[in-house]
Amino acid sequence: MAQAKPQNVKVKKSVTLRDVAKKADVSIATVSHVLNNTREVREQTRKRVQQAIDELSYHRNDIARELKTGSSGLVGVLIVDYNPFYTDVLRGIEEAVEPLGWKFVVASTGENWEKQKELLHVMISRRMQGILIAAVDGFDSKYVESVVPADIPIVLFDRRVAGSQMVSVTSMNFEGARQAVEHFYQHGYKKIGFVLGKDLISSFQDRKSGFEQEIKRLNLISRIEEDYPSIEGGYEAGRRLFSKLNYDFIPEAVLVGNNMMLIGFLEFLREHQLRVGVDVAVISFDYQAWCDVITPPMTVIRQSSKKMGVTAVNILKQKIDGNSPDDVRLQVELSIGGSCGCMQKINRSNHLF
Amino acid sequence: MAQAKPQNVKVKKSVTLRDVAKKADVSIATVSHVLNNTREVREQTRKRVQQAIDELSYHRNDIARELKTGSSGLVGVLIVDYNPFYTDVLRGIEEAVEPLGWKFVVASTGENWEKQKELLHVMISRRMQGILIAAVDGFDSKYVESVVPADIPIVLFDRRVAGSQMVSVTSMNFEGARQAVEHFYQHGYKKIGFVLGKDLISSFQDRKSGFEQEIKRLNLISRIEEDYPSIEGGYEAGRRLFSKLNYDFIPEAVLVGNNMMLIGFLEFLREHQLRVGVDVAVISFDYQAWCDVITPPMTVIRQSSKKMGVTAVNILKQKIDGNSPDDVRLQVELSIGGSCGCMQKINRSNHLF
DNA sequence: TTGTAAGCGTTATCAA
DNA sequence: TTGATAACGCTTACAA
Repeated sequence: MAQAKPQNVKVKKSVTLRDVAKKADVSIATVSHVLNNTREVREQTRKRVQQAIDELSYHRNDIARELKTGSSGLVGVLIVDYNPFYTDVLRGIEEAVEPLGWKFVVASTGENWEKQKELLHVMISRRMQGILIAAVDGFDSKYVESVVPADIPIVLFDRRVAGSQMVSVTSMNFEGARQAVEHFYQHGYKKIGFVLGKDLISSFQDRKSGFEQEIKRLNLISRIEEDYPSIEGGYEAGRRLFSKLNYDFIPEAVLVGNNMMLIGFLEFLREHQLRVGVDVAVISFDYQAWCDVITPPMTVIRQSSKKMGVTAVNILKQKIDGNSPDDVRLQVELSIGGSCGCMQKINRSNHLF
Repeated sequence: MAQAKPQNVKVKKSVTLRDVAKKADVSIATVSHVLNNTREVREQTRKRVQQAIDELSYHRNDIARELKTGSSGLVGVLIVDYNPFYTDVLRGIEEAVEPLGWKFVVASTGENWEKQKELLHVMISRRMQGILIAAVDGFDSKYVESVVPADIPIVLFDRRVAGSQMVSVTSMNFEGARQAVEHFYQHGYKKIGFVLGKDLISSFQDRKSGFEQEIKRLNLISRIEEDYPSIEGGYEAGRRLFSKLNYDFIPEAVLVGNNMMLIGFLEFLREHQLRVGVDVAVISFDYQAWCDVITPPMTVIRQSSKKMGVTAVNILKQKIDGNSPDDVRLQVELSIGGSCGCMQKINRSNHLF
């Protein structure tokens, strides 16, 4: 009895080297060499091959190629989420990767070590040239080091991992927080609040240390409220900071731990009719373009986010070239707007919105 | 004469199935089956294999696997840049892809067809399950259709391509612009400006048509200034719109074409002491969180950006399952703040910043 | 100047 | 319950 034809035949098998070779009446080796320009081919033959390629609209299967050659020309990037800070870093990576002739792909992990592990495996098993990682809370460097093959270099960015040998590029977070407190002090504020992200990652920890140390040095009064590093978290931490239960402590100035929390915190202030730069001085980590168009403009601790991306790629390049680059700490800049209490007069006359 | 050992021996060859098989004293087939749970294996054997895997810290080479199986479980996404709108879409994609057990990777092309072509090839040659594309200005659908294998479905998002058969998910841009003009009209404004991106992409074109049609219907006076869809472009277009040379036309209300241009445009207004919602009514495309914390809050035409991502994935899924899904046009919402001139009183009393 | 053939590390089809 | 072995589509010695 004749068997029925299977229904799900793959109609269009993809065109391979062999198809091209047959059509051009040459060997697959020749086609490969034409494709890669990797040995002399008679002009006439080359033309025939090229024509066959065009006619069949052949495209090399890079998976096969990579399996053979072992490298992909692709850099993998793991970010925590698509917030504006990381997207700035990505722009830097893009810029740096281009002249090297590489490409890169991105995946986001959330603040979730399990997911970061999974995506790390995606990157490893796709044999990336290298992997750039913003390490999440819970990052297990021992595990990573044991799992990643020696020929796939890893570079951490934005967040160091304590006790690991992995090279990293981060911002001078400690110094940034310190400067902010010092600036508040110069304005004469004595009671300083800090709206901080609760994750156990180096950037927040460093900011916390810098804050605490400077508070102590200048003999100020402070209060830190930690919450999720999100809009909601910023709102909540603000609420707790200004809670009526804190009779003894209503902050005159507040430092905010990142850009997302800032939005939530500003929302809180607006709802409670607290005027930025007048009733409460505010400085926040992370510059974004919109910080300039609000009134008063935000005073922010600005990271070199794009440069962070560029640097991460450079470090990666060095590792690939067999060097052992050192950790990099990028400068931060206290960029003065009006939200910290500076330029009150200018703000008043400039009060357009 | 003995030859010198080559200097660049690859010290650490990666661990393969074969290594594991040897160590566990089984065949590679068995190891493969243990890994993939694809046939019964005696408990004892399974344990031995698992142990070998752990001891060697073996990780499957997915490149080889894909070469064999032909599919990758990866979705490729091509965005134009990492602006907040696309990152919202990405969050939607992430959400939708997760329950399907897929992963996705992103690359950004700029408004640059050549680069988009290159990255499209990266995606094709890595044999993605499917590819989601925000088509750039210059997108050649004929070319794409000829180049992409039949078994890799493509879904366009954010931007349709005229005259192509490719399925797309976009926002009701026409309707959004129309509503904005109508809203201005209800406020009594007669002279309406439009700060628009100059790229030839469907979203801008649709917004332009919607704007023009409603202007005509309501018999209003208008002026469109096109520029790069960036902060600088927004600033420049604003400058031209309010140029002293336009004696006959100084806009009472301005529609802004996207979020980036909005920032530039707001910068322009501030510099020239034009008060938003008082001297000039403003409505902008694209909601971002910061739009709520400025004064007055922005009135925006809000796209369902996250839903766009979810929908794109759903469409992709349908195509993979062999269906022929239709184009989707997502609802937009005119989200009222104070910048359009609404709630003047509330703004005044609420004038915290 | 071109062709042959051996892998790369998997999966899958047989056979044992 | 397990093992041999042939692909997958490419690159690259080595041969011709």
